[in-house]
Amino acid sequence: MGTTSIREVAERAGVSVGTVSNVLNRPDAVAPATRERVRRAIDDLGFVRNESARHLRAGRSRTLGLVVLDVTNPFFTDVARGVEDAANEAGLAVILCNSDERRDKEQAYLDLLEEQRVQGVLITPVDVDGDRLTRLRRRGVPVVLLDRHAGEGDYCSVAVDDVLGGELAAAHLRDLGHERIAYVSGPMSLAQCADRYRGAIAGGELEILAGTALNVASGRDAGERLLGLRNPPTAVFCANDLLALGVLQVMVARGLSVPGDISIVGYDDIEFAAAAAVPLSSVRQPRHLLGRTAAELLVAEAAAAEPGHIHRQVRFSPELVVRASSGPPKATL
Amino acid sequence: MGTTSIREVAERAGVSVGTVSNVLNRPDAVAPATRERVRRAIDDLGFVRNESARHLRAGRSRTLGLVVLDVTNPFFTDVARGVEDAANEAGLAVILCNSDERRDKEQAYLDLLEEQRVQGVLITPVDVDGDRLTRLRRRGVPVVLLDRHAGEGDYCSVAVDDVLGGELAAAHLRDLGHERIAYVSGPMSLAQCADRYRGAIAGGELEILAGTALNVASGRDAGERLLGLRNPPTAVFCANDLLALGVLQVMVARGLSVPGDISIVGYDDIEFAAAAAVPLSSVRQPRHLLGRTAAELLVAEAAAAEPGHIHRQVRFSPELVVRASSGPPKATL
DNA sequence: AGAATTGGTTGAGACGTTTCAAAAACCCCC
DNA sequence: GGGGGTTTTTGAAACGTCTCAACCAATTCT
Repeated sequence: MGTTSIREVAERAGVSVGTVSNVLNRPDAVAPATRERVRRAIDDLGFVRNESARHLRAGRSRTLGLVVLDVTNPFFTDVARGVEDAANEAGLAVILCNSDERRDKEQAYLDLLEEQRVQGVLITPVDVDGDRLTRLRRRGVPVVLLDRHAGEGDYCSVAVDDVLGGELAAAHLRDLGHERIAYVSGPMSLAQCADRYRGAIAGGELEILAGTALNVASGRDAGERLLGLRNPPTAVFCANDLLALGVLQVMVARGLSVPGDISIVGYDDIEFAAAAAVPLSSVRQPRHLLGRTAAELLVAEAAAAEPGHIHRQVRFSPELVVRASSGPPKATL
Repeated sequence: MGTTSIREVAERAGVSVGTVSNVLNRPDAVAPATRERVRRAIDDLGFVRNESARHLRAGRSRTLGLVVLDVTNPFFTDVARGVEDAANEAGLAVILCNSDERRDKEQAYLDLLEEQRVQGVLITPVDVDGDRLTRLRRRGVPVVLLDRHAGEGDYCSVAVDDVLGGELAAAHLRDLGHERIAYVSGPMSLAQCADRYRGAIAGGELEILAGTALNVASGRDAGERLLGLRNPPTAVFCANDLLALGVLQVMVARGLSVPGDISIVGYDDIEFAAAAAVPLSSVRQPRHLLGRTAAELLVAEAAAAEPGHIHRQVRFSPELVVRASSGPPKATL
């Protein structure tokens, strides 16, 4: 049923398959009359090209893979939109995959993408160990790191300076007079978490509360743990806004004042940060641009002549956005 | 480079291509020794199956399409996760597409999916006119409506009772004593918006403020317009939480009290609703389940023998969640 | 009028996999 | 050492598309 092939079209139009293919791919190489006849046959039969066959013949697909830590995180959906925009402009479709911060899922999706012979992969890797990626690349699949800096220049990458971001956040809190500051983190194996920490600790001490994931639930959990401390900090810097929102929820639920009792600074400046119970101070990243740039780099790398492609590392700067959730500590007793 | 084929594996292992294929697909039909030899060759060469070729041969792909209005909306990402879970269990990959509430983008993605010969399409359609979908289905592509009820029984569908949801929300506000209630909507061409309105107006009058899209910006816009009214309502029911958050932002920015000056009820109960400046009353939908069920239906339909598949319409019930954003109106003067 | 040019059209591979009937290799037993 | 049976392996065909050299028919040139 569903499958009408180019041959049936050719038969009906009374031409050869080559001609039908020409109508499809270089219409003006074929005489107007024939062209019309073929077009009509296509419509009548409801013919739709088989992309797999095209791909098989052409040797390259019109697809690109995007692997993120969690689509449920607004940061990544904004990034994904950027990727989508750039990919569409290049005539590519995007396969969006969720690693869920898990190595095995990441690997499974990479395998899948490779079987699909995607033109390349955009990925926010789960961990620093790039073994999986190296292998992929050795087999000729272009890989661009997303939201992660490629140190040794052997990948293209688009990132935001997370160390600087951490610095900005911590400096802001210290400037306000905070001395006991906690860092609420996701898994430290994530480069983002580690880098933001490195930046934050540069200016002074910092207590770490590492969670299991970069989401709201994990933030709530951290919030509870904060309250359990004998001598809780007067401010927390969270590795992303979801964690911050979780912490905030707990504080509000317990009747604590933010920033009166405790200041909170998030990271990413997702749209919901500004609309939170207490509008969240946060470190803003150019999310859409991040995705768009990464996709553009990938397209360029995929198009490049095999030899001598020079990997580019793009690094954007984050920006501190101060809102209501951060303020001076209560007068110290 | 990248492309090692089954034939090179065969050569290296000193067997025929048929045998390699057997090792891949029914390992125990091949003698242990040979199997090992082939496996080694595969590893040595870094061979990866070409999914397009498999698909071409098999006639059916291992992929399913999901078309949503906006990935940036947390409602849809949660739904998408449900779809992903179910699809993975069935060994299928998901291609996620954004129609952006635009007919042309929707059509473009449907074309793309059809060229990819996806096993089927899950879609929240942009408008009621099902012409695009009918055509798709006539060509043998299973289509399941998502978050949208298929009235005439000619599609499978998984939806939540939006009329009931609208009723719940409006009844709640009326019970609180509100008499002037506004409905902040997205485009009325979206069935969701229209149905929720129908439900809400069932119990009494309602003023409509239709916006251009179901997002926060559109909500802010509606908020501004609300404030411009000569005789503003004492409560608003929003077609989704993003709109509600937008309205809320404007109210808070203008120093109005919620629910004191104006009550707000949203729809979807996304995770951020509870964390909003004023925790949002909302109508909850089983998002994850919605996605999962839809994918399961699609898989079933795709597997079904061509003839006599009976389309199922699943309808879940929404649930009102009352939080702080809705309360009695100020004492009427 | 014949040669050369141009504009259209054709048909035979080839892409990488799977399938399946047929061939080959092996084993056991008389 | 030859038959019967089983287990392995083989090789060719097919999936739908695109490419490219070859071909055909008009036209234009000499």
